[in-house]
Amino acid sequence: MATERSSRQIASKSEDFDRWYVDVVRRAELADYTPVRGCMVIRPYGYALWERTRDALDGMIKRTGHENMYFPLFIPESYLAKEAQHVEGFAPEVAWVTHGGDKELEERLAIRPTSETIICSMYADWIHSWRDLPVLINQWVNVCRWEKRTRLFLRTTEFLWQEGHTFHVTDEEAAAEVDTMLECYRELAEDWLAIPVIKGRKTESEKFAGARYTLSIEAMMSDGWALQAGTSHHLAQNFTTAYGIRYTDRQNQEQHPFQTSWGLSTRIIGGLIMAHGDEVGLIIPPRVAPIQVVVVPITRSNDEAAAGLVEDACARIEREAAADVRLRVDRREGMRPGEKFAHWELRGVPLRITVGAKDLAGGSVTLVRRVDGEQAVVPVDGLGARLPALLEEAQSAIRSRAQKLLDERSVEVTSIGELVGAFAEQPVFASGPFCNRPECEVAIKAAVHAATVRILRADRSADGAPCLACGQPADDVALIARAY
RNA sequence: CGGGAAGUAGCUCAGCCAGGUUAGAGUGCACGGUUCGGGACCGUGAGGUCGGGAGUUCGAAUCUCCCCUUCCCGACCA
Repeated sequence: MATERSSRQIASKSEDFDRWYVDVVRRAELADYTPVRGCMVIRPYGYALWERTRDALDGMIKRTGHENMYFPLFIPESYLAKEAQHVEGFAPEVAWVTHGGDKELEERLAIRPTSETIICSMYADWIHSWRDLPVLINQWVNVCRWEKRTRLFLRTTEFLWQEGHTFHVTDEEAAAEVDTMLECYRELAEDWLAIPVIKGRKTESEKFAGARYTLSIEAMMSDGWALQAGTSHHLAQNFTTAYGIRYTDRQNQEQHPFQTSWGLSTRIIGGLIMAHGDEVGLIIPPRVAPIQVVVVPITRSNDEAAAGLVEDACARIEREAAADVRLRVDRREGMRPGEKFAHWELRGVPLRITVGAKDLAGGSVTLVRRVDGEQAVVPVDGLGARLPALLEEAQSAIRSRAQKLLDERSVEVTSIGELVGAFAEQPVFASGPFCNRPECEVAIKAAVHAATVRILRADRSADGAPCLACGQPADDVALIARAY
């Protein structure tokens, strides 16, 4: 953890959300810019946050039967090109290596934008029998996409993610896998990051290049915009056919396996910041917080006896804190308490314990919760043991607050007119019957500036109600929002 | 990738239009002191290839051109 004092100012969240976001990322020392366009350094505090998130998801990936492995960064151009829709979709944003040292390569190498192509190429040699299936693998890697417009964490040229890749005997088993992993993403977002999400299916125009369909989770940021926070794709046999993955089934018939892929990236850290942060800075849910509890001693240099008591109390809290609580005593000298409070508030530490002579006289310390500023004077006795429960309460409070925002800014619409009205004052999540035809998707986008059909909600059905755009009977309920 | 804005100390900026000694402020940083329950104060000090390159000029932070990076608005974002 850096000891550098934070500068006072971050932009006002209510007045300039975009600038607030960048300020928080940089002042809280999560990440910073580099000399290369769109590439960022993830600093120790930001990386610790990512590690917590990654470890939680990695646990789910393994729990659901997957193994981690590693494929190379470079993909030969000819490998990338075999699945037509896929290469067409990704070509504009692929970075190429053309030279090795000063020698021009005979075939240029793509820096992976995603790894379906190289994985399929390799597994074509490894899958021969129905006994070889299913294949359930994952990798935690960096990928590169040459985006036109970048933004710290949300859309960077290089980013970190996990990409899962599976091969199955049956279409249904692959479909179940797609659902299973989307559910892991929901669990990560809601139970760990305290971000409520809506599950659904991407429209044809938005799905992964080469997929039969794409499922995603959509989260609401605190400005009302949507963030796609994780995607799970059913690839059917599109890639396995193109890449010649064949196996012999129980009836001695040659078959192509059914395939899925699914990914979640460092983008989710941007989502965490924008979902929970406030005017003062970050608010990090305890389960993923690098530091869950900060203890700030308040001492007077001219009163050694009092300082001794304060230090004793701090040491006791540190010692008695449950083993799995990530606690730090901020013993930095020469900093006034207010400065330390601001430092840790900016960094979103969920709980602060203020230890001062005044409270200690009564055997107490002051406990402050970051999410809502709720304060309590509590006994030092037994405090260490209570921390896990207090942290769980803080986790719930953050989740409830985010859920409340989502509820308040979600609206039902039945027509284009209502849709336009719903967006008139502020960005919202609008839901309405949708026939899922491209013309209607275009009409919706045209009606509300910058809003798009994000997903067809998995939790709702239109049951034949008239499409909000064309009036034809619709099966799906679309979620319409502005998106990052 | 198109339109616009910006880049000067760690950070936020002034200086540029009307080119001219050792380039400034606030804040942050280091040290000393007074302080210490919400970003306190006093003193001393360190810190800058003025984003990079080329050009014009006796002389460029300042004028011209090219490039890089960031921000905003679009297009794009499978």
